[in-house]
Amino acid sequence: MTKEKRVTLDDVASLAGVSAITVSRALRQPDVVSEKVRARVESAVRRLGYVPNPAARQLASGRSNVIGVVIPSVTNNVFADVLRGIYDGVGEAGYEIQLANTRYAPSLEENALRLFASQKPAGVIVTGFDQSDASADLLAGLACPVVQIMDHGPTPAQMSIGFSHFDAAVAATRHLIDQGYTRLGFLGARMDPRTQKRFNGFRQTAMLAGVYSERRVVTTPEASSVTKGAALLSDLLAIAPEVDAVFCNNDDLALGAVFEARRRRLSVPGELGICGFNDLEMMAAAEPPVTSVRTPRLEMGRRAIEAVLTSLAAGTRDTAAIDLGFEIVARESTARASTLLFHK
Amino acid sequence: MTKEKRVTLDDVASLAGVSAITVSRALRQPDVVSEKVRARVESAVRRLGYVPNPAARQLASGRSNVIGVVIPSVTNNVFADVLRGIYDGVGEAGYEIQLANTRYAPSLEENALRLFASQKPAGVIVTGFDQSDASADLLAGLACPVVQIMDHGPTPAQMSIGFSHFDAAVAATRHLIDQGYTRLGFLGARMDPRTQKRFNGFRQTAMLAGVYSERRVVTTPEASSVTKGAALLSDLLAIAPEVDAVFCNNDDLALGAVFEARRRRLSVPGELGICGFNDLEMMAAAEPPVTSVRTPRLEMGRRAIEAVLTSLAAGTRDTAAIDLGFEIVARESTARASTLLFHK
DNA sequence: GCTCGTAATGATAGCGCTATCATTACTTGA
DNA sequence: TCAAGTAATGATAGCGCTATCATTACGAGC
Repeated sequence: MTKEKRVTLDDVASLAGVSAITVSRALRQPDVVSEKVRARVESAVRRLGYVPNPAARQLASGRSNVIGVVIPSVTNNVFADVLRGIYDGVGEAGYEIQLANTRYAPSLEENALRLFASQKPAGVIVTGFDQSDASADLLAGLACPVVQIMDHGPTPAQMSIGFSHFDAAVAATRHLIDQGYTRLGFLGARMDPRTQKRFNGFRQTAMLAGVYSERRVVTTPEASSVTKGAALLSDLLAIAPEVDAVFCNNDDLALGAVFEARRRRLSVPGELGICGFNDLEMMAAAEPPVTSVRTPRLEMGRRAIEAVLTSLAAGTRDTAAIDLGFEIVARESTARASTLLFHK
Repeated sequence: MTKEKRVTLDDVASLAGVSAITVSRALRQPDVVSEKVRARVESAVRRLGYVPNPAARQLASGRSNVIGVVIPSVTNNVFADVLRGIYDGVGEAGYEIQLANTRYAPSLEENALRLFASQKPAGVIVTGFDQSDASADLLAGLACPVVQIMDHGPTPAQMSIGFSHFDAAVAATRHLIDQGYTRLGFLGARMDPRTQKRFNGFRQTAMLAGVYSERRVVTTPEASSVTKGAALLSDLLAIAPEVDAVFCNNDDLALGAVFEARRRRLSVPGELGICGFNDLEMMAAAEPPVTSVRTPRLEMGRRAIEAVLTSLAAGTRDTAAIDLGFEIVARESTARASTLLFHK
């Protein structure tokens, strides 16, 4: 239980034979102090094991080293990957990630943004484009870099890094149609804004191809899960037994559908095609392997934090909407067409 | 873009007609100021929309409102549930959760604890008992409440909330033996300290029952995944085709094993029993439903943060090791005995 | 009546940094 | 030769709170 006094800037300063403010500068803006002084300061810092006090720094400068991250869920694999990208990307840059969990509730999102705003954060990363008016105002009022992730659109608050959920659903639906499925169904859970966009892409594409029926759309406002996927497929089959393929909101549901089909001895892809969304690791390993839409989750996280750090280093506030795209990963679960794909 | 000055304690004080320090007290220790003053202060706070500045508070008091949470992975479902418990439990208590991701590396754990220590955290929650000497010293030197989670043992640094991985593995192995399996195998990934304890429980129990063979233990230092579960089962079957049941390190591996068995037309539970660990949501929904060991993940998170908050409120530092136990959830994947269990 | 204890409030002095404005030592051009 | 610029460093004054030590008012006890 070391009871020594905390090492402060002054301690470093007197050891290095300079003033405290010079040490401060040597640490924060190394190019404005002379080579010689910088070396002396650095050696003194090492000798004493000096660690800056973030509270004092924040109080004096009016800025904090906190990068706020607003996500709707911490238990969702999708956000877990994004988070990993963020933590990987921030590395030892001296910033702290502060997580706020909105549980898909706009009011909690507002609370979180208000809290962040009061802390004068170094940066903010927020999920999606569909903020409430109050949240949008809070975002617009932030003086720091702001990155919206997980979605793509024409009017980001500052920067956005994501992909088009609508386009991804269109591509997935086309894939099902190309495989010869003609009575498409949709399984959806939660139905948050991005899920809704996927549904819209599905509906438009299926309608244009004449393979859409509203009877074959089964959704629930509850959270997504594998169990829910099985239940939704059961519901769908009860209502519309003619369905020959389902586009699932996400991979959890798709996996549940695969299990339910197996229980009912429905052959996949022969009698029922199943397509998921996100391409979680397990989809390739499933039996049969499940077609999904690969989304750049890790990269969104990494690029988002990079964008914040770059903007912070440059002192500029860019406006840019970056589309990282997606990829249809066709696997056996939808391989009805002659071009049957085999995956180990 | 409101450019108003930040509302400070002094603003509140002059509106309430008291001194700043009294406002500070009214906010932090309401019972030492008079009823009348407290009411005036509270109304002034509301009128002005005052939000305390955490940096100033921390600098002046030498304490922060940060509760540090050290976990080995953010992409693991197991920790996602624990995190959710923590975030749920901390609620609006005015503390901030700071996450540190060690990626199972002791050196990163030390770094994280050192960083936390320098911030004089309000509390620390750390995963497991198996810290390096340096990390253990850092933990011992902390003046704040410390909770170790995810494991159970006789000598917590302060408090611990978890369960015995050894005992859980013993129970799971007994279950397999009770079902009549006689050539048990083990699939393991990562092999971190808690995984190792599970293996030890498995080995001891299987040895005592005479159903153990080292040939039937297949592990990898790499991270766990469904794909890896399928690969490990393939390896095991190549080396020891006589295996009739596998105890898997965790549910990802178990699910991969189920898929691989299906690919090989091996009947589960008839030809191969499969038991997972953690009882993730998907295990019950799988086909066949998979036996697993239910672990109190959400509750560990919730109880850990509760313990920190309680200790903080009481100003005491208890020592206690709380065992939340576990539960064997027997499902079809190991139902070889006559008492076949059906689960919807 | 006077000391003493107790409850409520206030004055003062930092916490450890950084923003801002000097100051110093040199260089440079007319 | 000297005003004027430039680069490097320093002195000072807070940032917004809280710890600590007064101070005040008032009733209890001898």
